[in-house]
Amino acid sequence: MMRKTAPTPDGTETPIDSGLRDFVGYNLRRTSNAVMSDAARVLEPLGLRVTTFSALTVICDTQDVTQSQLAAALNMERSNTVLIIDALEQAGMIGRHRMESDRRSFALRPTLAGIKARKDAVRALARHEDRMFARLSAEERRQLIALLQRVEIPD
Amino acid sequence: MMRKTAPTPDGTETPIDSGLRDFVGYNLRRTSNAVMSDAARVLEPLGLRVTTFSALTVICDTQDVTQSQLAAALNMERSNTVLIIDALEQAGMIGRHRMESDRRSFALRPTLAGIKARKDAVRALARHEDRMFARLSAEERRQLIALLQRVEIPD
DNA sequence: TATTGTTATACTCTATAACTATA
DNA sequence: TATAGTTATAGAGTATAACAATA
Repeated sequence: MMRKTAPTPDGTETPIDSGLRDFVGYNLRRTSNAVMSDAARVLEPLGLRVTTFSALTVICDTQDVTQSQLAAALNMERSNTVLIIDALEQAGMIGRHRMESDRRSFALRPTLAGIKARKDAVRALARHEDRMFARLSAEERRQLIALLQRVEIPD
Repeated sequence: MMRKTAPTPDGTETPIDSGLRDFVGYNLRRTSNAVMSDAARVLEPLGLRVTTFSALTVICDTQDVTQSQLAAALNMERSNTVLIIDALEQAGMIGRHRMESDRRSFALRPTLAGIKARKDAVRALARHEDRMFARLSAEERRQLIALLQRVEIPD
């Protein structure tokens, strides 16, 4: 027996987590976890995780981006980009290239394999999102994105 | 210099993560991470984390809920509830009580301290959400919750 | 002095497999 | 056999502090 609802005085059933359902954050976390775990499953056969896919996308779209810029764009610590970049480099998807102008920085550039992996991943994720958000219309998905983007994200 | 936009041929600036912005999942994760990290900060002085707060809430609202029921309701593995329940018990917020009807299960019950901690946490989180979602109207917050709840969550 | 990339480390969340005691 | 709780463990994400090379 796996009770997910609890009886109430008037006989209706209330979800067992009703005390949490009114928090935006609870719904956000619950949905995000489910979507991320499915995304990870879909990316795995392509040799990517959610974090490496995000980094690869930025590297493909931004000529010679540096690790610090990447960290800032993806809202992560610089130190945590290192292993992600390592993984992409070891998978042969990107290369680190010392910048002449500032020899502290690496210019990150995708390889042909990286560009192809990115394209495949985008296709796989499009199908994944069509599945996960099947109950939302295209307009509702745009609306959801717009609402999410209006939430304050501190530096 | 922390470039977050890249120049385009027509001179406008594009966000460096524009290749990701159209994925619902990317926005979901980004926003969820920001909100969760602020929630954790707010709960910390109360001796709670996001996971222990969620569990405490369910335990306060559902008489004699068991750990398996809790796991099912919160979409987590049974094994991962153990440390969460341990933390709440060691903080004196809940108690484990052997059920007479089925001596394999524990009935989880809040203590007075637990009920108070829950109340304090709800107040702190309400302020936290007012801050995080300040740019959304009450109607928009409800809309966001409704959209999130319509996303498929597999078992 | 400040910044870029790096290493080391630690904490949290999540997932799996195997065990125990009860049913 | 099956279920409830537990233990051990591992992977992933995230955060902080300190360091070398370069500016």
